[in-house]
Amino acid sequence: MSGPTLRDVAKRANVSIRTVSNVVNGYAPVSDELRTRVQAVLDELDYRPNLIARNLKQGRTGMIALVVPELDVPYFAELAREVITAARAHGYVVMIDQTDGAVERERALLGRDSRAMMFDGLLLSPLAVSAEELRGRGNRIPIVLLGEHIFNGSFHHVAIDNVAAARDATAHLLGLGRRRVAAIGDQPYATGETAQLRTVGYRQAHAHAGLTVDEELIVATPHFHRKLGAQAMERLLALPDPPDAVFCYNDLLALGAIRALTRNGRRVPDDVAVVGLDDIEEGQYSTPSLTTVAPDKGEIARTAVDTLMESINGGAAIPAEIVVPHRLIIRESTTGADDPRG
Amino acid sequence: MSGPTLRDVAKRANVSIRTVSNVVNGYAPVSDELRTRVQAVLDELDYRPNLIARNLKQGRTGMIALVVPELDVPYFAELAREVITAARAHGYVVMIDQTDGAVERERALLGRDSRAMMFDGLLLSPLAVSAEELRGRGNRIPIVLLGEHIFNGSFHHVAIDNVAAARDATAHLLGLGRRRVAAIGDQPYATGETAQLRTVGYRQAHAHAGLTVDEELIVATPHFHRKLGAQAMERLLALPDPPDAVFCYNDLLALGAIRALTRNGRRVPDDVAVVGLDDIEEGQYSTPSLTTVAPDKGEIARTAVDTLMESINGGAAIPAEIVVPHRLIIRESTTGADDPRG
DNA sequence: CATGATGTCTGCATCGTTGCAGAGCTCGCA
DNA sequence: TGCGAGCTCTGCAACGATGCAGACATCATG
Repeated sequence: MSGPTLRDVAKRANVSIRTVSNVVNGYAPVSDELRTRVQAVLDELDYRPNLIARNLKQGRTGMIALVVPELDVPYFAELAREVITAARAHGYVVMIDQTDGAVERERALLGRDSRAMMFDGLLLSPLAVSAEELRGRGNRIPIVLLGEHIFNGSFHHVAIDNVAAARDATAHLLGLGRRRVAAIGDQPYATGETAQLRTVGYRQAHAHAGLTVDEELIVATPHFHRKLGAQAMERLLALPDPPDAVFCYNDLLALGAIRALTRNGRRVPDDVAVVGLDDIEEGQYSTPSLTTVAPDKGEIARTAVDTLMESINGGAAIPAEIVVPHRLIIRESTTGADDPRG
Repeated sequence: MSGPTLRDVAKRANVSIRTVSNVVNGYAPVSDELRTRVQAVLDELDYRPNLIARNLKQGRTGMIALVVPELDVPYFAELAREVITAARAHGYVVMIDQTDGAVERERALLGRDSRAMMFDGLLLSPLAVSAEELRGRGNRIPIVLLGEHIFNGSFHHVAIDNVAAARDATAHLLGLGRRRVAAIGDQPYATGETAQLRTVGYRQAHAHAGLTVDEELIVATPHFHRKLGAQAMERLLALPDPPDAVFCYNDLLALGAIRALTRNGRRVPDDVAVVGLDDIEEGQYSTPSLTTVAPDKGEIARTAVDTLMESINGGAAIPAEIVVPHRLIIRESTTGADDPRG
């Protein structure tokens, strides 16, 4: 079943196991003559080191785990891509699991008989699991959190400034002269911290502009998928005084909203301007292309992986709240098709 | 650094290591009294089994690797999601790596000092690596290939019937009365096997309808991204006699093509009808929504994982070519917005 | 020639777990 | 009372690799 071991090679080459190991790793000096002989046997038997055994001895696996709510949500797919690339630069590979937002799945990687042991570190994009749980579970491997900051001060954490991001998006719409700017994606309950921050930014932008928020224009959605964006938009269109712009808390909601607008014969941006958040690739190619707030995903991934590596290597003891830059990318869904390149 | 081991627990509870192990695993009978006592110490020390050691002993890791070209390509993200879910049903987790179509990355998982040892099996969606290489590398872990069949007979392989899929798509367009149906995505070179099969299907549909193919209407693209779909469409529109329909070899190409059409003032489907392939979620929400050929991704993932598990467990010795069903999903991009639900 | 430095190579212990064989002990039954 | 069966529990070896200390040979040097 399993391939040849150091012992097999050693026996065949009439040398000690240790010497074969030395040849394989180049650790200790081995005479050219012997090296050649051993190497020949290694090649002959097609020896490959058993990484599990090596890991056991060295206490490391060279793997980190990335846990996201849903891998087929473009934002997370794009983020996962960047994480895999960033990890590779450290010689690491990435195990990916998805929680579907289910607490028990998030817990699974932290729990007693978990596989957490198999990984040197964990990148977690939490939806449901609480801070106390994370702390209480006595995890032994370093953790870096992505995109939430509800665990303030207890864990390393990498995210954009959500308040500022939402403020920028809303201000852009107000700056275009829109006066009834709706918000889609609020989550006014315990685990909706990120959404709530965005609502804060939405309100701040109104305050800055000396405008009051029509509470009717804030629509909550339990999650951030296209369908809910479309539904929320339908509801807004049914209002006696519908909005002339909408800030969606992510791009999928925005694309769903645009779809609903189109279906109802409204023109984007002429009748209703739309801004999203995430800058998923899809938004560049949608019709109209999507104005959005772009978090620097590469930077998020690199920073998170670098921080995790530091933790793994014993450094970075003090949990750090790391803020990654974002920027507003203006496309057709707010300013129309002036730019022929789209 | 590392947590308590069986030995630590054993010492503290004044029992043998083996007994602690028995309590942890419930393997052998242990008296209630002792079990309680040991369990108390386990809890006290917050013992977690070291899975690496367990794996070394058992020769399994409970992990499989999934290697795809690009994780942020929606099709692969959706497939990865299904694979993770399917693997979970077998108690397995999934390491994901991306190759970016680079041969050396594909090789990396097969090569001498690879991490392949860390996994019980490998799901590979190959772009560049050749059959001989796969065979020659003497991989010790079972492999199941996804979406290609160039390794005919040598490996387990799961895919849709690409010829039939392309034929169905093209026939749909011809059935709508379109007479200049273009094809975007041919890859007339060594590693473009899948694309070539789709071209075969495209030609078959024409033959069935008693039509000849205008070779000018077949546009090759080195890969399957939105941008290339748009570029190819621009080129087709520049023809003296442009197409009135186009079959794109995947949905991203199709979405890019639609984008190009819209930008050039053509109406979809009135002026040009568009069909894609993959049925990514985005196509349901695009404007217009995208007619496409839908492979059963859940079935692909389940079949592939099940087959891999059989191989891992010693069964399924004969490499099997497994064909997974597909179906045509008709949406606005070919028949217009009759359906108000989109 | 003795000494120590250097260069090669080896064996033992170890990582933390589980498989296996067997040691005690208790108990029932003849 | 004696004996085997059954129940608990234990120690040893092993998975396949690496860390460490040291053995041995060679060589230069005083």
